Amino acid sequence: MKTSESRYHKCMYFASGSLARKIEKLAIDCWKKLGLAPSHAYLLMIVLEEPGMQPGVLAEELQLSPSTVTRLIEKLEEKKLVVRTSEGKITNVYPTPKGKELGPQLKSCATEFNETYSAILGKEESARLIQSINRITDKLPS
Amino acid sequence: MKTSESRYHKCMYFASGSLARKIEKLAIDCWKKLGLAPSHAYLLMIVLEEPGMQPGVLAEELQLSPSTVTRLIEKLEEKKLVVRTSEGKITNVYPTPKGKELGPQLKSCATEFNETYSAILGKEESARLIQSINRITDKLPS
DNA sequence: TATATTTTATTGCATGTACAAATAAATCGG
DNA sequence: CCGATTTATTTGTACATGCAATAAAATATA
Repeated sequence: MKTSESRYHKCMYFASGSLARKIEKLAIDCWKKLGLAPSHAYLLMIVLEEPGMQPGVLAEELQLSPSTVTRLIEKLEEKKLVVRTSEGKITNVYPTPKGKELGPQLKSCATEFNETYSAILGKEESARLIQSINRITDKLPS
Repeated sequence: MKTSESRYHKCMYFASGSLARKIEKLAIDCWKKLGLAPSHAYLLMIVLEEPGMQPGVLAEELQLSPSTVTRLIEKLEEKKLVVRTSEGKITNVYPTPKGKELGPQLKSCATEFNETYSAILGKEESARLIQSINRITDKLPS
């Protein structure tokens, strides 16, 4: 059923939820070959770009709660892709050599993902929608 | 951090995910007073409008997987808001009297929710965004 | 009619996410 | 310098969701 045929097609709850679920599925497919969920992959990419970033900053970047980020880091630590070091109350997250090796493949998955939805939706139209969504999201309370 | 400042502000994965999470939070607040999660509330509203609707159809309307709908129905059954009857392979979901009583309050929560985000985002702008999102969502594979 | 296929729904399992509470460290006010 | 507050992170718990497998009924096909 198309969302325009659903009885709640005018509701933001359904619109945002079903878009997010479909996009999540596309993303999962793209990163499956690396055995990573999209959120894990993006976290790792950020840590590769800025080694030592703190969980709280990662939470802001990823727009997830700090507790969720802790859980993501735990998973990546189990896979030996990142390590945490603590000094005082500050924690720093660093990529391991194994994590660093994944860098190029992560980037290529990200590119593949962007191209996948751009191909389906049109490059301009998806860029426009992303902008609109972000503008709206920024207005909503955190 | 605004999503426009995040390093993945141009990525559909982050855009759709963070919008959906924020909207979900708004919705949760609106339905909390009834002790229902938004998805449960919407399912119940549909069943009130069309008593006897089958889980599969509900899944299409809600744009959720059939298994998720089964779980939602189970929860609503525990709360004595709906009942299931089975004939053959077909299951029908009906509201209980207690479920029917909730009707008006459900509608008012839904109205409150729509007005909440409309007030923040602007009536026209949110309507436009919902339309854009739905158009895009319909293009994506199910 | 008997068997194969399709349809409908459910169940087992895994995962991602968040809230609230707990912990631990840093900072501030007196 | 000490107690109170704030900050950074983690933990316990709960929940929504989906996939893959299963079950059971209906339908098609030979």
